[in-house]
Amino acid sequence: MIDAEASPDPRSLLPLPQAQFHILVALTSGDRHGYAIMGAVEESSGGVVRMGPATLYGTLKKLVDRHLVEESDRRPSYDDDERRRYYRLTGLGQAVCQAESDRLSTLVSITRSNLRPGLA
Amino acid sequence: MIDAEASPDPRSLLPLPQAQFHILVALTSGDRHGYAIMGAVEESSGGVVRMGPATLYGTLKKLVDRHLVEESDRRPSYDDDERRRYYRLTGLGQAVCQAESDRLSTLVSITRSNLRPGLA
DNA sequence: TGACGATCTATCTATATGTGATATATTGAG
DNA sequence: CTCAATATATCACATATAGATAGATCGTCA
Repeated sequence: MIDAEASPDPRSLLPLPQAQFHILVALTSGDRHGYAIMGAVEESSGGVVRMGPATLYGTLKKLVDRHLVEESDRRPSYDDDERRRYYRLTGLGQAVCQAESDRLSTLVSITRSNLRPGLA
Repeated sequence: MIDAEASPDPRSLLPLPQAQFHILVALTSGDRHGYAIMGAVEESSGGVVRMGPATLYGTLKKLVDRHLVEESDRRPSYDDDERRRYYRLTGLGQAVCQAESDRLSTLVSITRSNLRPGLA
């Protein structure tokens, strides 16, 4: 145990606000900078979810405060842009994202079995 | 076309606030009264989501305003309680619940394939 | 009967979360 | 060099959620 502060149980941080979950999901595919997260969220939702800068940067700050995300010093060797700030999931962030995903999966299953009785 | 007011595209009502989605899901298994919805939400989440009366009745009112849920005049023939007010999903409510479920299902899939690379 | 906890609906106030508009600066394409 | 796109950031407002509380009815049990 090097870290004095123990990680809380991921499930105790649930349910996750929507914007927080969207950002975590966007970061599961690799480190991204803020502006890229906006695009990823919109794309992965087929345009249904459109996160503006206020939600993005405000929520990102909360995620960093809660140690679910941290700023990365690693930068791509090419195609870089000085202004960009990259973020990555922490271990806790991955665990929470997974836990929230499992929780939602249950709701999806309930809906499926109830609204589509034919397709168990 | 009996109804003068056309149903909006379900996807235009997305993303749904969490509390609204939870209530819709709880109603997919049949008509329920408010207090029963509270219990159903807590149970289906394994105790993770605990919806108090303020969120429940406030959100229920919004759902009725938005025609996703309507009050039901049907009452059980036995084991009834005068105080209870029963609610049911409208057609639109079912469609919206299904659409939100599909949307979340996409996020669950993305998380699964990124955080569990072995299990496609 | 009448006392009492559980059930049931409801709202007040406070906090948390989400969003459009705006600001400021840099980059890249033409 | 100009202008749209990129990129980060915050303000002010709107919406969503939550704890506390209230009041009424129900079931049970002494």
